[in-house]
Amino acid sequence: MYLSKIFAPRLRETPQDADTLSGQLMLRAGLVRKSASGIYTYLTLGLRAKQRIEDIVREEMNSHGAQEILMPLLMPAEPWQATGRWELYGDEMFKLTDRKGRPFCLGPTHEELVTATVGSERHSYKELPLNLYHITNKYRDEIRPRFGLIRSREFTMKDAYSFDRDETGLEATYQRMFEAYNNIFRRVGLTFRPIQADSGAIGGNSSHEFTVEADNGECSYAACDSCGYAANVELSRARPACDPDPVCGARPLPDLVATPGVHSIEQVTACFAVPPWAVLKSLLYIADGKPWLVVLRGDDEINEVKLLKAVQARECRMATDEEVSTALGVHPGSVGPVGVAVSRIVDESVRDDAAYIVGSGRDGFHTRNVFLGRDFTSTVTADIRTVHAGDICPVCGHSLHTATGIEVGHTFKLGTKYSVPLHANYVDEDGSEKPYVMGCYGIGIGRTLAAVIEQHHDEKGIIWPMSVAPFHVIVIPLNKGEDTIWHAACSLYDSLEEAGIDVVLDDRDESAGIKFNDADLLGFPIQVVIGNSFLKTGNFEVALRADKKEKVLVSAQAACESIIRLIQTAP
RNA sequence: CGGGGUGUGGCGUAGCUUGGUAACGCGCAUGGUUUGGGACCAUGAGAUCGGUGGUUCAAAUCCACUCGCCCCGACCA
Repeated sequence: MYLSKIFAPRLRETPQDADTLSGQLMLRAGLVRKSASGIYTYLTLGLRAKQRIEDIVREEMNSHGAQEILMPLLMPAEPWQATGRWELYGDEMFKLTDRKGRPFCLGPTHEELVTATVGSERHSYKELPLNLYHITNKYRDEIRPRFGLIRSREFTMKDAYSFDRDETGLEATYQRMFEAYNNIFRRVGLTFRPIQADSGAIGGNSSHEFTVEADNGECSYAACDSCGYAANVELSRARPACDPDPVCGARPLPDLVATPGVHSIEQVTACFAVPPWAVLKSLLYIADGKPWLVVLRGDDEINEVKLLKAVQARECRMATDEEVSTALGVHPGSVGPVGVAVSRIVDESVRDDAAYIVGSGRDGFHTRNVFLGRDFTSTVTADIRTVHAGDICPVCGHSLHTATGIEVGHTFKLGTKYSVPLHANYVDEDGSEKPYVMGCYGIGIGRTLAAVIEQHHDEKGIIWPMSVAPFHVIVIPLNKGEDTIWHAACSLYDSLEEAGIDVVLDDRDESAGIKFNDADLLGFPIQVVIGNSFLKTGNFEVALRADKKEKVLVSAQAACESIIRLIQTAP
């Protein structure tokens, strides 16, 4: 294509309301335009890059046992009501009614619809496994869309759903998908990490997130460089690195100490000159309306996802100051676990052989030499802390680091969570009907595109990996007015086109600086410059966007062939 | 939903405090000179200042309401 004809309006200045590098570059390079908060139009170049990713996804899905279908975006409420997610999704779901008043939604995902569709037939076990996917838009009315295409309200997703006879079959299908995902993200040029994840609202009992390390990612995880263990912080079961010394022999009795004005953990550690892990913090939580006293080490923070799981509740919040006073008779800064009437949930890192300092339950006092088991007991003991950097890897014992990433893919084992309520059964060997054992596998296409740009850019602009580049090569004639140069450029452009190469010709009558800067901004992997030196030597300059120093001079005759070779041998 | 911002030619902004009928840069159009890292000259088109209502002789400017967008938080793949 001729550059002057491509609808890719560039922005010279960095758009102010773009909050990520990828978002800024997509706007600046004319890949996308925003039409509303969290809703984007893909322009020519953005669409082409998106389609490259989709093509790679299709190839890998197809070759790993999945088949493509296409489900509607607009779907009736019934299956959603059957699984309870019509209410569960709440305001995040775009809901609407048709002219007869029948409720519909714009699909935020498609578990219900596939399950209902597959379940409406009675398949034999002989036909399993079945793995269906589609690539289509999803709609979620996010509370706060942000980070460009990374968190938007309309987004393109590849979602696959597998139907197996049993857990063994699901495990095999899951492994195939896991392999496909690794191939996909490798081929689009991402460095990524599959991590163990919480399965969130989708449900199920085992899952992995594929994350791309990025500063503005929204997914926090803990990873071990030594053994490769990696898990979402919501889930990670690492242990703290430091522990209080166990008390051997006689245990000192609790000792009430006046601590006027001392409330925070920081103040307590300063007042007693002890490390924070020798102090316990006690927080009153309300989980599904029931109060729980949460007991953690002073240096830990609660992880509400773990808490919900541990007390089997759907929602929780911290109690207000008033609720604390009513339930425990003290102000929040002096709450302690000893002698309280409410249930206690104690983090498993709290030892029963160490002396802790705790709030005394009386304003202005703390108690030291408090032992778990002797002075207070736990109603529930569970892992409810948030993992920090430096914690001990639960697999190999080395130190963990934490990072944030963009979640580009997610795989779940769903089990029968959807097949049972939707009565999606197959006929087994013995003639009985059994629910499908399902899996679900998503890839955010737009997010993946954004992640590619996050990982492949420099101060000048995008540096497309060959596999995702909207065009592979840009031919840049400098001084278009010079006929020899212009004709040579056109002739190279024509032969590349004929060879099936996606090539752009910068046909604009612009100065060299503008052409170079635009070529860098748009990020096509190969740049061919035809300038005054061509008049003298008959050579084109072929350079890689990724590494301008690797500039090679190629004769006009050999250029086409060597460019094709460069494209074919690209990583 | 709470807190904080913001809205002025296509884009980025100034003007608002102290009301007097819209300015600058980029881009765009035409002609000319240019052409190896964001050239120059000349000419020109383009905004009833987010919307509605109010105050006033007079509103981009003051007041009220409203809508959009952005940031922080809660929430979430």
